[in-house]
Amino acid sequence: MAPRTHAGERGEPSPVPGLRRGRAIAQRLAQRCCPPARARMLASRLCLATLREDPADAEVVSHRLLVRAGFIHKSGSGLYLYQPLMQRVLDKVRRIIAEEIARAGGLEITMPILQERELWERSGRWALYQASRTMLTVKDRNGIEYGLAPTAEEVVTAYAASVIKSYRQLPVCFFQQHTKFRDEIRPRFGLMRVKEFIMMDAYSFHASEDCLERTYQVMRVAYLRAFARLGLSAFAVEADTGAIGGSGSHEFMIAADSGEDAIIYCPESGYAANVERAVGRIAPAAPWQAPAEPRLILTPGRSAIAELVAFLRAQGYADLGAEHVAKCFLAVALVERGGGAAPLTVAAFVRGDREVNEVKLSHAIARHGGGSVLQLRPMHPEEVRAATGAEPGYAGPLPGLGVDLVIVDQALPLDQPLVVGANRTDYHWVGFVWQRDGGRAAAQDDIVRIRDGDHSASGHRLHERRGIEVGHIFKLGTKYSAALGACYLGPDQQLHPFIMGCYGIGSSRVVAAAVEQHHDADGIRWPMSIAPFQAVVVPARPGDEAVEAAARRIYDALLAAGLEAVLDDREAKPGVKFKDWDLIGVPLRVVCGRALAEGRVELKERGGSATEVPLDRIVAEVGDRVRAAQQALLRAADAVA
RNA sequence: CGGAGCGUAGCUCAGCUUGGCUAGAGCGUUGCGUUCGGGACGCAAAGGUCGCAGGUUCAAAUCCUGUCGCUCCGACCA
Repeated sequence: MAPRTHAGERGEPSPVPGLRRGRAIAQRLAQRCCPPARARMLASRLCLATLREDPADAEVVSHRLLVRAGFIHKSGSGLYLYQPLMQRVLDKVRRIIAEEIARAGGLEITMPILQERELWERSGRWALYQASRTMLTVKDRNGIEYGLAPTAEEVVTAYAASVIKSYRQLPVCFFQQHTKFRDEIRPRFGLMRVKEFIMMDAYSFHASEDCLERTYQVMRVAYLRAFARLGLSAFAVEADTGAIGGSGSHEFMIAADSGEDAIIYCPESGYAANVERAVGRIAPAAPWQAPAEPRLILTPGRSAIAELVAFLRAQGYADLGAEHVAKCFLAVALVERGGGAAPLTVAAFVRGDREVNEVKLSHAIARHGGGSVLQLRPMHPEEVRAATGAEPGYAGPLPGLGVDLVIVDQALPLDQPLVVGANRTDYHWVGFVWQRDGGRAAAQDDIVRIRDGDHSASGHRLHERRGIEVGHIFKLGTKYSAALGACYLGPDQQLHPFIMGCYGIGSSRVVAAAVEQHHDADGIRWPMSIAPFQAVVVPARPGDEAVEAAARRIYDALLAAGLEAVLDDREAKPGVKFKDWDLIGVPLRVVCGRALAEGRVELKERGGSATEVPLDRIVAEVGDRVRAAQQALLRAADAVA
């Protein structure tokens, strides 16, 4: 390749006879367009796209700031283009995650995004993902149908089966960081919930449960180390396994009020779980003055619990509370039945002051013979009428209740008097004792949503807060290997299905979570490890050649020292530049301005105070601060148990 | 998919109710000048098929129908 002329190198353009005329133009173009050998990070050439006003569709902080500071650009609903600044941050996030997973023994690979339907049918997940409609699909010209990778258990399991023949090769762990797709019901919150995103997904293969358990713990630590290095304060909580399946699972959460997940935790015992899975003890209801025999009471229009309780209190049941009412949640479950999906009607009863946890209910349905639940939805009003013979709001446990399965929460006493619906519009039974008065046969189970103020098994108070899920680890067991016939030869000369684990981190979501956790009124405050630049050099006196030359020298010296710096060479007032870099969130700022005459420049940490530093010390000082910040993050990682 | 709302300049929005002339503002962008350490000012300028299609009408950004897209409220997930 012919040597090119780069801006600032003062090279002679190649002499082309007869083209003198265009030489000046060519030279100017070359200076404008040709990238120098080493990337010069000049603000004027970075296509910065800061916005003074908030975008109209941004609800959460990370969305607002990432758009305003010019990191992401909306390309469609749930689709974002990563701008140059975002690319730099994402690259760093990916590198840190990859380093920690590799440190934990992972081998990096890249799998295809298109996955054949046939493969997914073999694991049985095609029907599941179609039923819940979480997978995007495409067809090729031959009509072959593909899913766009939401995750890659099938692909990696088939791969492992083809390369791993012996227990001697185990354990092994493969991982990748690649684009994932999800047909989101409703994309929102900027990078938080999108149709296309970057995820690190890892898959481990084992010959024993013990070995899986060890790797699971190693991965748990790798996750916490990675989050520590990313400058995020993350914690693990027990989680439901959802559509992935398996026997055990933890989610990694970033505490944030804007988070979509509710977490139940106990500071005393260390218990923490996603509310979908959280278990706890509910204080029993105080006794009340119930009639000795159940009474059918006319309760016109009192279909809501609060109205019903107020009405009955006025009728003389003065000590009645919502906790004495049996609330009925009527639902239609789509359950797996003989390879297909079949509807199953369910009535779930909880105490009137509580709510049904639909995830726990789904598991209860499976436990009580309903089959594996693909989907669960509340009944439509006409379905309620068909099942109860009454308007919605009057469903009760009498034999007339026309559903396939009845499940009662364990906190709802079957031997105590309750207020229940009469399966008749405008009527309730008061003082109904389920067991004594002929309530419909029902299974008792734990289906209630735990909330702030409940107690743990050890008797400590439970708290609730919100969080952003940035990672998830699962013990899969043999779910996929057995379905796909992925086996190794054991020391016993027999074939065994792999015992598997799988592990995911939403790399692009991590970026959003970092902004949620690190921002102020002026903009983003990136942790040093993932900031798009470590330092920005700002000449603060436009037109002052001495200032501009000094800024340029400092910038060059920072680069030469191996630091990631950017020079704000734009023709703008200092105030504009300061605002921009505060918004973008670069951790260190070197301002070259009025103190230059005395041989000093200003060094300011984002969100901190400014100090004046002699010119000959500035590079060392910036380097020290960068290293100190990086080392603090590494120490935090090493402190992970 | 159900419910609510919005599509007008690169961004944030007015104008629509009650149809009417060259469709506006602020920010941003370009040029010139004055400024220059926390989003300066003056002058000039560029930039719009009013989401798209059809209809009503002498006349549509405005009214009607359809359609596409987006946002918000509810059920999935990293």
